[in-house]
Amino acid sequence: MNDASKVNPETRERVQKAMRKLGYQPSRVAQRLRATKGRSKLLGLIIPDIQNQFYSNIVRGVEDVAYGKDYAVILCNSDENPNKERFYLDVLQSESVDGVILPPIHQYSKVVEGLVEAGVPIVCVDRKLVREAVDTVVINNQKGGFIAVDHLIELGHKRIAILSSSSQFSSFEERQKGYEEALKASGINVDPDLIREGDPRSSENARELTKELLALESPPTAIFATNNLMTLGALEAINEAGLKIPRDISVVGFDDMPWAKAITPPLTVIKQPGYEMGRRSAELMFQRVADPGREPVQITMEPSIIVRQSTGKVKINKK
Amino acid sequence: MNDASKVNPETRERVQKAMRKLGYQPSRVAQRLRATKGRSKLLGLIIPDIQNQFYSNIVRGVEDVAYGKDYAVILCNSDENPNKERFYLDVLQSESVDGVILPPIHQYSKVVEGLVEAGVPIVCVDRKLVREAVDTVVINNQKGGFIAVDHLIELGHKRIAILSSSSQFSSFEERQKGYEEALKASGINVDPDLIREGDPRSSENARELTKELLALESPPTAIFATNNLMTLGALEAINEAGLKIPRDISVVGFDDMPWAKAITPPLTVIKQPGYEMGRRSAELMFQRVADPGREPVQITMEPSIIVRQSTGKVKINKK
DNA sequence: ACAATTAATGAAAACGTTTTCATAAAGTCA
DNA sequence: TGACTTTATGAAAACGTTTTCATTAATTGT
Repeated sequence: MNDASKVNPETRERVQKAMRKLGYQPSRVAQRLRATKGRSKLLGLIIPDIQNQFYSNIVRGVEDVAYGKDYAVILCNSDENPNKERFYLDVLQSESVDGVILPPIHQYSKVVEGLVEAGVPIVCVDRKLVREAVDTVVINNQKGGFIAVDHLIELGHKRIAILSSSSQFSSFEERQKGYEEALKASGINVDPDLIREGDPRSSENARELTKELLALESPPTAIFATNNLMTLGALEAINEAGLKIPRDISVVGFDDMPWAKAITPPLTVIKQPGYEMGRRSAELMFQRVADPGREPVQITMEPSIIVRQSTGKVKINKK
Repeated sequence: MNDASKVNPETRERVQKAMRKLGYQPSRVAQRLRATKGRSKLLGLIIPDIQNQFYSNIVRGVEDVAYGKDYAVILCNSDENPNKERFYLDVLQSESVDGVILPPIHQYSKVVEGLVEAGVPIVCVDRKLVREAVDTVVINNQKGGFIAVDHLIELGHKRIAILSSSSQFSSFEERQKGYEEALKASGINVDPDLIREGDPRSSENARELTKELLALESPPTAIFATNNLMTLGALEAINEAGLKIPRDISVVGFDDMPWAKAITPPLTVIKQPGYEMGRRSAELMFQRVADPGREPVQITMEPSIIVRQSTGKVKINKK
């Protein structure tokens, strides 16, 4: 049934026939129980929240590669909650998955580090683990932040705000670093008043932060939102304030969501290849399963800017 | 370890201690292999595409309920492809999941019907199965279509177009039925020219259909898009045509996506409770697993209209 | 105090595979 | 032909649990 090479062709045919006749389907559970490590046909995938489209892109990428290899995927939502992360890691181990793909909640995660050291195949996607060498797929977040802000600077903006994350996720930290780098490179002071850190999981928080920004004595002429939900919150607040984009304020979003080009005005964004990141993660995972000894690699993908119509030259009287 | 009731308390304590000491974690695989039906701690979930936010809402609802019961979820994307659907159903059976939740691709699906009859716990969500009595969670799609169109009629619109699905998914058929019902109830002729059926999986197709609509000799004054992706396509086409919403044309979308209230103008939509549908589906599933004999039920949830600013009174000179 | 019931315990079977091992059959070589 | 290798085959062990069964210990009733 399994190793076709070392068996008599006619015997094989006889077996195949019997299988069809009986409608026999091997139990993947029993196979997994008996199988040696690396043949469980099951992958674990832990993400913060499937309702965040960025992560559903990653999930789809993983799933498509898994499908091609006859693997199934167990999906887990961590809600950025380390306890849930740990719980699911336990469950997945208990399920004997061949490996786990996840954006680790913390850059220094004892739990995840422990698994890596224990030889459990782990692939980090979207976020890095600092202390442990592990297969990783990320984008160049700092560059993403840089090109977003640089684009605004070229349009003449000087008061550029950023909506970033209050939690220490590597991706947001780096995007913010890129923001500061771009400002400094153009000799613009980094004004702490324009740096707002909030919860990247909901647009609601970003909406409030944007309101605060707009209420400043000297409000920003442009806003850089560092993920899709924060972008939504910013847009909402700007709408409510009755401001027109890009006439009154420019906006750069992070991640090119399906709605970005459909809205008025179409949104300028930093594009990150979520689906492709998922695919690459899964591919790294299968490579590791096939060869547990190989050196961990880090794949860094390049973000790019898509200039649409939400960014315009800064108003002259504002200078 | 398992049945705490019938064991000597101090023996139990002794066992617990040993478990902690050894860091023992039971293998869910072995448990599943041995367990009787209904205790596998694993659920299957097949959806057309996780990148469609409506489905990620459902997934999240399912996952949250499953998490509460210590269940894990295997996620599968069918791409509306019956072969993939069948493939995954086989895989899930082979994985001994306790049951499968899915929107069946076809209303008459031999495969799914077969499983229902074979006693495999199945819950249909979003779409129905016609020939077989099975636990189902849907919304009142016809009513959804009706209130969308009725709202437009009340604003004076007479030429109302609909973007619907060319494939026979029960949900789209019913929404379209609601559209026609509303028109007829107000004595408005159903103009076949205003009914455009396309692929609900991508916005691209809807964009083209909308372009066609706008190019009509007597173009519609309002468009009802029957799912979130088609809404996006419609918005895009309207943008490209340089038309202003709601001044030149009104739009009602289906499903209240996170971006709906952030865009300009905020979008009037028919809201469907995707997350809640997922939750209810999972609850039905657990009920069925606990009591395989109980009569199948159908839960019909109510859609509602959220009137924002993408719908306005029809232009006077247009009358 | 003895039989009868109940509770606790430990061993063995079962779940459905893959892997290993032993044996039998067939083929090769001097 | 006899010894040796290769190929085929069937039986048994193993994976890690839960369930069943038999045995022993403790409790109850007369």
